[in-house]
Amino acid sequence: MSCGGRNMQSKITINGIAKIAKVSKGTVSRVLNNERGVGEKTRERILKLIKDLNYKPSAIARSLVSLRTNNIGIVLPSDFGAGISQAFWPSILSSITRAAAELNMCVLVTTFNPEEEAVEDSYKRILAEHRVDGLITFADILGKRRTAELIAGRYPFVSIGRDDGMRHHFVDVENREGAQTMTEHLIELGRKNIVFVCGPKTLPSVRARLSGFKDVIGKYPQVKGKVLEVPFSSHEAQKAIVGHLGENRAVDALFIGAVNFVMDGLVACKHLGLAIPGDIAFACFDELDFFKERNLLTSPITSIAQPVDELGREAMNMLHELLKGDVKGFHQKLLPTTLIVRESCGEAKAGRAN
Amino acid sequence: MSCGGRNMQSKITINGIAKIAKVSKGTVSRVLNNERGVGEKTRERILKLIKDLNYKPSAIARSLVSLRTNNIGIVLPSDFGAGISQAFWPSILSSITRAAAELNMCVLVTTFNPEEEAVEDSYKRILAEHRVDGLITFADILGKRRTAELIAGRYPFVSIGRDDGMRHHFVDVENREGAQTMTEHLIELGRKNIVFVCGPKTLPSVRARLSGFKDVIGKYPQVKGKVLEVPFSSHEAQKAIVGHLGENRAVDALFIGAVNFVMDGLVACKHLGLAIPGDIAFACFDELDFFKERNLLTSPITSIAQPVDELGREAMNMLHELLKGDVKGFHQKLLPTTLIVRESCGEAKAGRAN
DNA sequence: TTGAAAGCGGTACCAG
DNA sequence: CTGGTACCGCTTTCAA
Repeated sequence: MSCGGRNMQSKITINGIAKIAKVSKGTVSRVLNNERGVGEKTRERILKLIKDLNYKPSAIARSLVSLRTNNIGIVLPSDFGAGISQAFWPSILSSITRAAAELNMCVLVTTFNPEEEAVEDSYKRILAEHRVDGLITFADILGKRRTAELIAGRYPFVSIGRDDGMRHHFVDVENREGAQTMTEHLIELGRKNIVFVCGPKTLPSVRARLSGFKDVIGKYPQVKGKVLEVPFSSHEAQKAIVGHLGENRAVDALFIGAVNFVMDGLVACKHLGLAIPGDIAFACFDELDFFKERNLLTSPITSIAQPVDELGREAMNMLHELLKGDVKGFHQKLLPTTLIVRESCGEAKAGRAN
Repeated sequence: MSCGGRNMQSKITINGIAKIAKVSKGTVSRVLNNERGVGEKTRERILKLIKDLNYKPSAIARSLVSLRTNNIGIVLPSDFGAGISQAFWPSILSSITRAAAELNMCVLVTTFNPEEEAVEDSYKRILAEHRVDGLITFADILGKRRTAELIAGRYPFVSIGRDDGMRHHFVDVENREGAQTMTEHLIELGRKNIVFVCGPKTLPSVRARLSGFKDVIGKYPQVKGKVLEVPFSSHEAQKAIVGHLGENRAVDALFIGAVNFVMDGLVACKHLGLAIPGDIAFACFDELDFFKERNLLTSPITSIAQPVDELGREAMNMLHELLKGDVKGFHQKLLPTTLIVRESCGEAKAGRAN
């Protein structure tokens, strides 16, 4: 038995329908697109035929004439399937996909490796080949140069996160404000010696959060703030934290600047025998599922939550607006973060903790 | 300044090239597709033009004539961005995307909610509209009825995981053998009272693993095996485990049948004050990043690892074969699992632990 | 080796 | 209200 060969998906086309209905394909097209100017009986006859034969117009053919595919591309880092930050990618992809579906659009996944200079990144290819109408990118991943290329090429895209000084459409979270909020929170709780762990300052989001931290520290002379800038790669953070905390027993708060470092932070504390929140307050920018539960790790962890779902939805909707073409200037949207107070910073105050 | 409007991606087409090169578009088409029968000089002239103008043929137009899009769809559960099993989805998606890229294909993400009966699932739509040439699905998610529909419609698809008794192309892991291996392992280590925690038997993978467990238990009269079948939803597993282990202090091994339950298992043990592996051996079907490290959770966890990368790659390649059309009968591929011995089952024996 | 023309499955416009 | 036709960008004969 042969099962291969031609793909059997409805070979029937608009011509087929037209022929059977004994009308021109123009008429069929009209009922397909719900246009007026078709006799009631004809319309119904055609509609029935369409339903009976389970006919669906070819998106390809439609695209050819409309010059729009109704597909958008999302540009992910090639290693999005690994590591703890992986929690972010499926979430954002999921929200984008959902938003896209509501707009009758489809999402095409592209990956690229920020580390290496490819001959041609695949996201450029799908753009050039007209496989997609536009792109959703990530400022932290894409980098300034590539973003500039997209701008120069006048490709429609919206970035999640932003590169300062670049003019493009974006939706971003209030990283700076979020970091400020958390720092203030720690200080209000009486912490006086805070360590902030963050990734490389090359990333826009890192810079924003870092500056938020520094802003607040600068306002309180009696509070000491220390920044630990470490690469995202394997456990540098852990070593750095153990190193610093080991030598500075006065540190009473650890502010993890990105979810990537939570485990390192937690392990470091355990390593040093530091009780949370007894000996040290533990806070994290970004929210993770297990933060909320009293599990075997620690007490529930206080965090700054990003509105990931909204981020994806807004990006998708913004891109859709762009594509419709009636956009003047730049769309830039900032989404607020939420401080979720739990137990890891001590003295559980009132606050939304779920 | 208006930035909206027409998408500027190279408006230049094959006609433009032809015109400038003063040849017919047929000729341009020939050089594009690397066909013979074009004068050396003409070819080079055209090639240069293509490069200079950075021309890329429209995938849309090509698809229209070839009736192939070179896109494939992947059908994910709508909540793939949540929960701990989320670790699986980005990994598999990533590997599929990489494999697709090598074949010059693109991946279109579709989601659907197994719980609810949609008017029309979007994966059917993209198929009907010819947005994709074929699908990669997941047996555990799609379910028998929907799989049957795809078969009946003669749509090209390969399933990851399989429904017993259904004839279709698939690639699967040796769930049964994996569960057997782990169970044997526990018994060899001297464990005599093993609890197996698994999800609903409606899922093919659950059935396979369960039968593997039972097979082995059946072979050893002196070993007691107990199955705890629980829903994947929130912490039913935890309650069930605490309940059972609380009443049966003789249990000396916990075999978690799917990664979804690890946390529940771990928390349950902690709750009961059971030391791992002192009081109880802890094993898990599926591998998670943090299993390998001695972290704050437990000792490194012994597991059965699925070859996720291979799974995705094989599925993609198999689908590609199908699409080429030269496939007879059914392609079905089984991938072996790997027992990774670590410390959570006691008596660290020799074995690959990394 | 090359050009001309038909056609893939639709949309859009014009005449009737 | 409806049919006819040109055309979207490319591939594929068929002649020349």
